[in-house]
Amino acid sequence: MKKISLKDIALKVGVSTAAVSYVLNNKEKELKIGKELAAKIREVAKKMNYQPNLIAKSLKSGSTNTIGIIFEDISNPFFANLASIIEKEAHLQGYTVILGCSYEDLQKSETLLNTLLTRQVDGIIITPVDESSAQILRLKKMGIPYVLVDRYFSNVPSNSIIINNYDISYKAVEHLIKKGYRKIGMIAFNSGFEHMNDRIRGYQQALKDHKIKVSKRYLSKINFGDGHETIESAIRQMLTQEDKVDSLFFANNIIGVKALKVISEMKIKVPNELGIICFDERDVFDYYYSPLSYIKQDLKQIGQEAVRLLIHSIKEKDVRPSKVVVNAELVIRKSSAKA
Amino acid sequence: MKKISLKDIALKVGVSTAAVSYVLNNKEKELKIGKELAAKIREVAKKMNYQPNLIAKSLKSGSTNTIGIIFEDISNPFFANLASIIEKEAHLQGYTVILGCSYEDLQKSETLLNTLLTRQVDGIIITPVDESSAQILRLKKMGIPYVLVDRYFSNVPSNSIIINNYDISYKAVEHLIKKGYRKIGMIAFNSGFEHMNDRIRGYQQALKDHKIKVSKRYLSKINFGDGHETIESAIRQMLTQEDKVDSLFFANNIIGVKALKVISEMKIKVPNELGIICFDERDVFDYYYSPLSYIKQDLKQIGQEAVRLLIHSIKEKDVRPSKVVVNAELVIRKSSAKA
DNA sequence: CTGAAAGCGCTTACAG
DNA sequence: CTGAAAGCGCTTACAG
Repeated sequence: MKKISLKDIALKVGVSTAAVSYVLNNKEKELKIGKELAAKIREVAKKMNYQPNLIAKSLKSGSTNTIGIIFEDISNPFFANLASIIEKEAHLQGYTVILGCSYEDLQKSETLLNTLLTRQVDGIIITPVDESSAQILRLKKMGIPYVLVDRYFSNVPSNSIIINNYDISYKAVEHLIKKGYRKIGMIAFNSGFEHMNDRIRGYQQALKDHKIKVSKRYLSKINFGDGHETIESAIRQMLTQEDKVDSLFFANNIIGVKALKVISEMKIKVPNELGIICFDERDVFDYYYSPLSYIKQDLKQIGQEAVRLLIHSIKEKDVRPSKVVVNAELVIRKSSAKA
Repeated sequence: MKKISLKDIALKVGVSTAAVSYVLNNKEKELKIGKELAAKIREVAKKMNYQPNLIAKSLKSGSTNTIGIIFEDISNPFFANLASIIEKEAHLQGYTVILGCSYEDLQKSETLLNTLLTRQVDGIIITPVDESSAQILRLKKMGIPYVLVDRYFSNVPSNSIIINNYDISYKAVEHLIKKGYRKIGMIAFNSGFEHMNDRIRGYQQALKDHKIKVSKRYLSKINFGDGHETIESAIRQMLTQEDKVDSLFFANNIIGVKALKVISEMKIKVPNELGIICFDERDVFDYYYSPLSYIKQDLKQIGQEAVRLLIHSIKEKDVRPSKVVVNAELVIRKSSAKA
């Protein structure tokens, strides 16, 4: 019942805990111990079913081989998939993962960060909350290795994995234009997030470059905290207003899924009455009668790069921020194929 | 840069680390320290931006306030949602969550378990891998608090949260029968999982009780490790065999989603050519042209009960296994509504 | 009433 | 070559 420690083994064998530690852990130092003694120690350790206490090891070594993940919400498939990839990669590299969700709440994010820090994680992978650049700056000042994913703050140069938000949005909207859509609306989140604004800029520039007037009424910004009804009525508004849109570009999967519901309820025909392109993937997009064109992020690459970059900073104590751009891809299907 | 410890504060103020510890942590013992001295200590701690080292605290106290989660795969929405709920509840109760995925691999599960144990987690919430009862038995023998979720082993009585698998499956199949379906097939995973077999038994008993012959050809068992193609061809087989089924009951969401794809490709009309009921929820089910009838598990209740039960065992050192049954609910929609 | 001292389970520089 | 001793950052029973 009681856990076995080095001391227990040492007592049993009649050597110092140091000797046991040498044999069990340190290949170099093991040579110091006689061959048969080492064998004896190993045998007793096995028989007593010794399991090292990593907490003690961590206290001594100063590193925990643990990384923290702070995501917005693990129940969002985007983050769930990313977490799965990160967990897998981290384990391969010998790291354990602590999970926390910020739910887009500044206070919760702060609390989580403090929890991770007091738990001495070696590094953090985080999708920072809106307006949380001060928290990230603090990490930076403390010299804690961290990697931003999905979002970034250009005024706090950081290790970060981001996608080509501007370019791919431009490309998506240009695709709609080429397909003959002219009244192209966009639904996005209302935030200070730069990645979100990059997406909006891409949308607007594509319109401009094709001599299409950029109308404020065609850009709807939803608040993160808004309930389903509010979001749905905002979407409904876009679809019913005077001179209504003939196509929509959704800035992420959450918006897309909600919008799809409204569109179905309104019995709007996709793609002829309404063209659609959505940022990110969702199973739903495949099963919709008019499979959605979408912007595919390579989550595997994002997750793996995040882990690699983080572990690099941890091991090399490299604090120079490194920025990795992963190219997203436009996947064209039926929802943007106007007849 | 260097982390501030109690010692640093003690040196600065000119007291013992004990005094600092008393003031900062222990309400009772703080009374031992003079009021103005306590204030001074608090002030210095604040100024130096002291953050306690939970690793040291854990080593001393023997508890880490950490719980481990081992799920099959966090990218499965069922587990992602459950993880989100558990994470939220655990944080509310002051616990941090370590996440690991077993990917239904016995060896990986063993490794994860060892990792969690060496990291001294206070308890574990686990959806055990098929044939892993020995691993669970080991936890039990070690006296580690744990709670099984989704799955269980009746030969290893354990804290567990399970649903009424047999009853709800019976009810689902009975519903199909009442709707006029007679050739009711089931697609399940091939495993030793008792919860899976409970679902199968419920299916079979419902047929028997309604004088419908239980045919082996109507029960297809898929292997977990099978690739997409294999699974899809197994499903296709069910739908094309001689005297083919007029309805299908899917034993979980993974099977359901894959099957739905095949059914769409084959252009089989739901619900008239084929009735469907699926275990578990999936966004996709709502967006299908014929929204799926499904068996809804109350994940919030399951997750919260799991955390509560676990923390109860941890705090009360209560090793008597406690079994919580959460009732799942049959949600009837269009996919089982034969004209 | 007060705080020095011991100890949680490890590792390793260093004294012998 | 060998292993005792110090120390990681805490907490608290206990000696004064």
